[in-house]
Amino acid sequence: MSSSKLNIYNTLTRKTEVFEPIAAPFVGIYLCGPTVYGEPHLGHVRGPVTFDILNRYLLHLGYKVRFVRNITDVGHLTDDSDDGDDKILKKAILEKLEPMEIAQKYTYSYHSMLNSLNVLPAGIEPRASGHIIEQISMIETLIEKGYAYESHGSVYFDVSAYSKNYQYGELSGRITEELLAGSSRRTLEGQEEKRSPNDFALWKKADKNHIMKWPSPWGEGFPGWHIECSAMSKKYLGEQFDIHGGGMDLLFPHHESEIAQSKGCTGHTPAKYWVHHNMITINGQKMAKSLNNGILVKDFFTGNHPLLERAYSPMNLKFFILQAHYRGTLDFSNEALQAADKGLERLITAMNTLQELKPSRKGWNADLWKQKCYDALNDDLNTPILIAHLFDAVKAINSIKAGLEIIDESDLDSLKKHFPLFVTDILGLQNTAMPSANNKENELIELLIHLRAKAKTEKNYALSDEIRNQLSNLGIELKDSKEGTTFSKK
RNA sequence: GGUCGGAUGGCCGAGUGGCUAGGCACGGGUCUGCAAAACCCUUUACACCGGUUCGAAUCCGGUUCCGACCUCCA
Repeated sequence: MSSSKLNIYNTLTRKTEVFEPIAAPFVGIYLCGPTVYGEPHLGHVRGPVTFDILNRYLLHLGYKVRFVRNITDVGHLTDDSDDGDDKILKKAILEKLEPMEIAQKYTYSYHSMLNSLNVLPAGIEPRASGHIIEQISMIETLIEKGYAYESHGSVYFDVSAYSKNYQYGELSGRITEELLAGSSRRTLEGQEEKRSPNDFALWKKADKNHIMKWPSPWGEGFPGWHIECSAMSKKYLGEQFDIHGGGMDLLFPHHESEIAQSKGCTGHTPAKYWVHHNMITINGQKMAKSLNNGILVKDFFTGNHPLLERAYSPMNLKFFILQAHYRGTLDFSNEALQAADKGLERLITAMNTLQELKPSRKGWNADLWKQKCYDALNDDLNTPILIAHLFDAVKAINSIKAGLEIIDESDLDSLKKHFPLFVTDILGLQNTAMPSANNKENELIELLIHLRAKAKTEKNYALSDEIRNQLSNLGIELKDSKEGTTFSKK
């Protein structure tokens, strides 16, 4: 129960394990980042937010974290027909831009999104296009070791050769025979180049129309989808590092193939812990372009989308995500988002109220509460449980303020220290409601509050209500209490 | 067809054998000039069918439904 160590679910072992870094206090994390060919959508939010909590918590625990999140700017093939287009190239033709312009444009969009969500920047953010040499070098090693072969200017990973020494499918639980059986259901072009349908491309020959291509020992071409992550994680985190993260949709074939490439190349599994977050659904349905329910992240902030009843702030969206455990699917709906918004406001208001609290006698136990919060985090980053405990503290804070609960000085000090720690430092929620100090606007509001109080004592309720309503129209809400009137800005 | 993950009260979501989270919404109350905020009370759920057990949302077997992935698709 009160396990003092972080436990994390490892997809590789299918068990929750105690997190033990390979070389403490250093921790290496590699997170699969986006392919930058479009505006970030709702599905892009969960990964960065989830792993930001992990990053922040490990930093809080005192680890020296190297956080690597790649940007994929080498397009991958658009569809099975393999007509030579790739995602970035295709988008480039549509927008009449250079492929690199597309990648740059949407990298900015991605960063802007992360910034608004208060996600800590990655320590290293390598681009696939900047690591062609490393990828080629890794492919050469794989060929030397007999785990890859060239065919018509392309290079493929030889799954059956690999399977003689290792187990392809250890991560996703698939076995090669079943993969073969499944593949017979589909007919793909370009398969004749491969020795087996299970084999996947490490390097793909580019035809003459292909813009994004690089010279290689096998001619002009571009790297396969999986090799970039193997090459870049190895370069920046070493042959073995602590945590490799990504969405569950990447489990197969991407991460499976990454393991195979790295193992074939270096002889060992690249990451000790494989951590996967689950997907987001919209009104119970998956997000897909064909269903026309892919909401862009910027649409949430403007409310400009048919599925959105109103705008939702970045912190609203983030809090909504954190109220679910990262390994479960999360269903989006307007109702759920609005519920999260109300809850978040209560949480932030209580955090501000906390600063005004005065101690009295021994009462509410802050240390017991604090331990429960840590236990929740240690239990596979159980943010919904942590948030439930935070609301217990909210209740305590409000009760203390109302004189219905008491707290002594040391418990109050602990609460004042740890409540903001969990809310802002670890969950990374920003205190947007906190009125900034030394601000003329705040002084003016205080002046109006004073005038309203005067009107109230004179029983001039028409005037006092007008002040309240006019301020409300400006997005400033007044809250009366026995101690006086406070305000919050929307 | 295969692999993996789900099905919890009006909504969202925790919870792996008894103590039956949390948020939001609803209803009642306290406070208030009124309202808001705050506080108190309230609403007892676990897809279905069997089984194990003194006792199951939680374990076992079966069924139904849903989602992701199944080779260049992030």
